[in-house]
Amino acid sequence: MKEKKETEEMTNFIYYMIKEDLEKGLLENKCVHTRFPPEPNGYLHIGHAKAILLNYTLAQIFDGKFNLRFDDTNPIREEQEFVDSIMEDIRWLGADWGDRLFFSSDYFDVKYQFAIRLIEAGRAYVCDLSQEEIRNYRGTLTEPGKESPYRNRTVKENLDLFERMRNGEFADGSRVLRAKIDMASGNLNMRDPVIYRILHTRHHRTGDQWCIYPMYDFDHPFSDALEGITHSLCSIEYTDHRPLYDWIVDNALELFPEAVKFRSRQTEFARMNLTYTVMSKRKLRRLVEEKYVRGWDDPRMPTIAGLRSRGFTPAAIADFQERVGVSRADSTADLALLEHCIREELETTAPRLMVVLDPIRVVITNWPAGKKEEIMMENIPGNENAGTRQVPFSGEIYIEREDFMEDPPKKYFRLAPGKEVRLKGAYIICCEEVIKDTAGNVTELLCSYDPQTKSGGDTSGKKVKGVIHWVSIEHAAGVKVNLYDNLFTIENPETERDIDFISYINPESLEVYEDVPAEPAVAEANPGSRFQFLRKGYFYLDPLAAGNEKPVFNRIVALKDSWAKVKKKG
RNA sequence: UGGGGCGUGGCCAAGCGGCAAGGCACGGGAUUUUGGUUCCCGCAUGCGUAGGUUCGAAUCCUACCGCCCCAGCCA
Repeated sequence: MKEKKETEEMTNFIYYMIKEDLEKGLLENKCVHTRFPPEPNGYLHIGHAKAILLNYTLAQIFDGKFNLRFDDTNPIREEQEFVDSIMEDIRWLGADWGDRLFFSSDYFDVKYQFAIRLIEAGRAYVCDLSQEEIRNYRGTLTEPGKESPYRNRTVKENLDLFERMRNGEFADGSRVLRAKIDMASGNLNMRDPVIYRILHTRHHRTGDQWCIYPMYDFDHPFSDALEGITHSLCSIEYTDHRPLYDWIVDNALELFPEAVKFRSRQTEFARMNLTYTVMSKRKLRRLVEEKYVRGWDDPRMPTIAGLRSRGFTPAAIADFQERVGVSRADSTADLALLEHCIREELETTAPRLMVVLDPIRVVITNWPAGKKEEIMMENIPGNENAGTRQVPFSGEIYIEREDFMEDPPKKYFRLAPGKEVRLKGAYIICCEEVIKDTAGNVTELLCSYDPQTKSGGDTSGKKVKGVIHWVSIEHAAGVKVNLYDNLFTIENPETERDIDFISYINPESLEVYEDVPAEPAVAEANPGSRFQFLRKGYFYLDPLAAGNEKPVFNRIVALKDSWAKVKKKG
C-alpha cells in the first residue's frame, strides 16, 4: 500500500482515542493491534472498505499490527468461496495482514475450555427451552424477561450436559448453553444470551469435528482477547452489545487469564451509505439473482469487485474514505465525492486517447487526395515524462455527432454550418455543406481546412473557441465501449419506504457501443490500464475481455461537463 | 410509554466555554488547442427546538422534538 498516512490527516475520534490510550500508557507494552473480522458469507462492498482501511491505516499509523480474522462461527452460512473473494478484495485494497490470517474456528478448542470455566464458575448453564420458549421467556422491549427453569442447574449437571452436547448426543435446537446474566436488564442482549448452540453441520474448516458452535457475542470478544487485539472496532449497531463484550472479556480475564493476551475494548463507528446505490446484502443479492446486473462484480455494483471491474483504483477508494471521515452519525456519502477522487487521480496518470463514441463522417474537401499526416500528441498534457504519440490525420475523419449542430444556440462553440472549429492537435476546419439522407438526418459534413492553422505552427491568427476530438477513418481501430451510469435514478433508493427499490433502477445504467472508431494507438494499450478518452471520460481497458476480438473499454466516470449545465439552463 | 445511539450549510465533517476548520456539491470570474485541468472569489448572524447558567454557549444544565438500532439457537 502507499506510504503511511501523515498522522495529521487522520482526525477522527478513534485516532484521537488511540493516541490518548498510548499517552496514558493504557496499552502497557503492547502495540496497537486491530483486526478486520468478516463473515465469509458474501461479497465485500465499499462500506466494508471503510472498516478495512480504518483498521489497517490505524495500525500503520501507530506502527501496530493488523489481523484478518474470518468470523466463521456459523457453518450453515459460510463458504470457502467467500473466504477467497474476501482475501482477494482486501489484498487489492492494499491492506496487508502479513502472516496474521486467522479464523475464529481456529480457536474452537480454547473456546470450549472457556465455556467450561464459565459453567464451573456458575456463570453459564445448559438450557432445555425450545427456541420459541426462549423467545417468550426473554420478555419484550418494555417488559423484563423471566428466568429459565433450567437456570439453576448444578455445575455438575451443566458440565455433564454440555459435554454431551459436544459429543453429539442431542439434536439441533434441543439445548443451548447460556450465560447467566440478568433477565430483567433493559438491554435484551444481557438477558441470559445464548453462547453455544447445537448444529450438526459440516464446517468449511473444522469439518465434522464439532456439532456445537459458539455465538458471535461469546466468540468475538474472546477471539479478540486471544489475538491480543487492543482496539476492536465495529459498526454502531453493536453498541448495545458492548456490555456483553465487556462481560465476556472480564470473565475471560478472571477465569482464563492465561489465554488472554490483552483486554481489548470495543469502539463503534457509523457505517457508510452511498448515494445512488444500495448497500444491504439482501438487496445486492437480489440485484444479482434477478439479473439486473451480471453478477457481484458487475461494474455498477458498489462491491469491491464491482468497483475493481469498473476501473476504480485502491488509492481513489482510500482517498474517498479519508475524505468522508469517521463518526458515529448515520451518513450517506455523496457518489460525487468518489467520482471526484478517481478523476483527480486519473487526471495526472491516465494517458489520453481519441475515440469517437457516436461518429459522423467529415470529408475535408480541400485536403490532398490520399495524403496522410502524422500528428504528434502529448500522452498526458503537462507531463513530459509521459511522452508523445503519433496520430494519423487524413481527409476523411469522424467527429462526435454532438459536436455539430445545424442550428446552434449562442454559446455553442463547436461545428455548425459556416462555423469554424479546431480539430485537436491538427487544423481548423470550417463547415461548408451538410449532407442529409431522405429522412433529413445528417449523414456527412463537407468541410474545408485552413493549412495555415496547423497546431503548434499556426500563422493564421485565427482564434476559435471550440476544440474537438476526431479519428481518421482510414486508420481507425474498432473498440467496444461500455458506458456505465448510476444503477439507480434517485439518491437514496434504500430509504424510500413502501416502494420497491427495484423500481428506481436506472434503465440506462449501461449503454453498449459495439464498434466505435478509435485512434490506432489503442492497439498498444495494456489490459487493466486506464485512459482518458479526450473530452469524454476515464476508461478502463477490461482485462477480462483481453482475448476478445475487439478491446473492451469500461467507462469509469465521465469528465465533468459544464456545457451540459449551460445547455440545461437554456 | 424499556435500553442504546445520533442530530453543525445540499452531502460528509472539524470543533470539547472565547465568538463556526476543511472537502465534495453549488454559483461567479480568470487561464486553457480537452466547455477537462488549474487558479481566484462567493457560499451557516448560524450549530434539532425552547428555556437556563455565564462577561461570553455549537460547546455546560433542563425540558422537549426528530431520526436510527435492539425482542436470531445470524454476524
